[in-house]
Amino acid sequence: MAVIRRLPRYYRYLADLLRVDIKRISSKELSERMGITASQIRQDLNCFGGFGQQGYGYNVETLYKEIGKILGVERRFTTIIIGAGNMGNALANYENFKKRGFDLIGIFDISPNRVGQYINGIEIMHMDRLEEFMKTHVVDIAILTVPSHATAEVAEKVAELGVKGIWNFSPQDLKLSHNVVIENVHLSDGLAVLGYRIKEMEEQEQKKKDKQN
Amino acid sequence: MAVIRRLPRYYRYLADLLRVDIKRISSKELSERMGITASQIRQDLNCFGGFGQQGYGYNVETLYKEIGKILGVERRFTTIIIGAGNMGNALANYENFKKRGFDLIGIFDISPNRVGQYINGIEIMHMDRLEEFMKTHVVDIAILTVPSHATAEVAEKVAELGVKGIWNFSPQDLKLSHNVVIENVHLSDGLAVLGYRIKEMEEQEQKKKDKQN
DNA sequence: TAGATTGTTAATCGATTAACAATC
DNA sequence: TAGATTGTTAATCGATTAACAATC
Repeated sequence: MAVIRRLPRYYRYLADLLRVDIKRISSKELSERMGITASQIRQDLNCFGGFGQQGYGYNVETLYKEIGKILGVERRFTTIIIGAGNMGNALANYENFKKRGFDLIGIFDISPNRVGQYINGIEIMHMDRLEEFMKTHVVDIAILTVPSHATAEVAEKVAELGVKGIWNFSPQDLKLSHNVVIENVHLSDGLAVLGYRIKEMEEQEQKKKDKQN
Repeated sequence: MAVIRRLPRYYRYLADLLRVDIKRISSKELSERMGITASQIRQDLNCFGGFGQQGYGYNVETLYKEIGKILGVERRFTTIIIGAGNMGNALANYENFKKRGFDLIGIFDISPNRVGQYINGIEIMHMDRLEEFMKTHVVDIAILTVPSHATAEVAEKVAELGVKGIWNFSPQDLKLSHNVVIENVHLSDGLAVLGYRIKEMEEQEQKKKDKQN
């Protein structure tokens, strides 16, 4: 799983290399660009098969395609967004998702102000219509951008209606009995860690200064 | 660092306990709620000091406050958002940040359509004014929600102007020579992993079915 | 053939879990 | 005092790094 979570990063770096027309790359050079060891790169890539060639390195295009295959980039996933607030809006407008195989097919909310409006060409529907919608469409992924107090209930509902994965943006952790894959985002956790690390850096700099005096 | 990244999660769970008026908790009970081992909880908490009491467990309020102290919740950080697109907008409107000690004091963009508008009571300024602004205000954290091609340049600039931390939402990894703490978010990496895990789950279910026939 | 670089095994490191004495 | 539960040490597990033979 540690390896899996690194794959999108490899994929990004390889895309960059393709863009500047670099045809081949050794684990050593890639390691310098990415700031990890060459050993780890070879180890990681070998989990999925021998994509390289001794004495040559890796063909960038081949490797890019192979990692894409592993990540399932060729496969398309249908998604719906539940919660058309600011975050839901931002995600609905994120063009990159479509490029990466994620098709937004529905947006839901409960606020009368929002229902009926369009985001990126998709009508915001009332939550009342969720069940009907999910029974007439295959929905792979539900993106939850609802207030935390509503998260558990909504998650339970989409799980029952057969969603395969949930991308959860509320600070509330999700636990479901159903057979559903969950990725929690927890943005504010990341911000908290950033704050901690700044505090730590400041303290170390203070110590340095104290030493000098 | 593995421990640090778990602290915000502990903090959230303790806040939940406080909310339902639970006064004390044992590592065992917390472990069941959080889905990690009691051993890990005791180990984690002991990195920062003996907050518990043998035979009793942990006092929820004390522990909550202690973890808050470690994370620097009492400290306030000033932040600016650069890039007032959909994501910048969503973050600017996220009330939780303020509660957690992060004060948004400026928003910047280059689009004439956006400059001059207000988000959450804060005027969007043109990037031209960034330098002047940062010389007259202490800015702890820059939140970057600019298009990826602009990220490196903007990051370099705020680093030079003395920012202490960068919260980067562009898919582009940031590398800086300056003494700046960086947290990359890479939302689409998370989505890619979600896709992978769904694919994997489907394959396993398929195998199960094949076995049955 | 010689040089380069992989694939892969073995060694190291760090993080998690288990166990239990200390003590409230 | 007896029971509960921590703090902490030791054991285990997994992930990262080093090393090198295989081979392009």
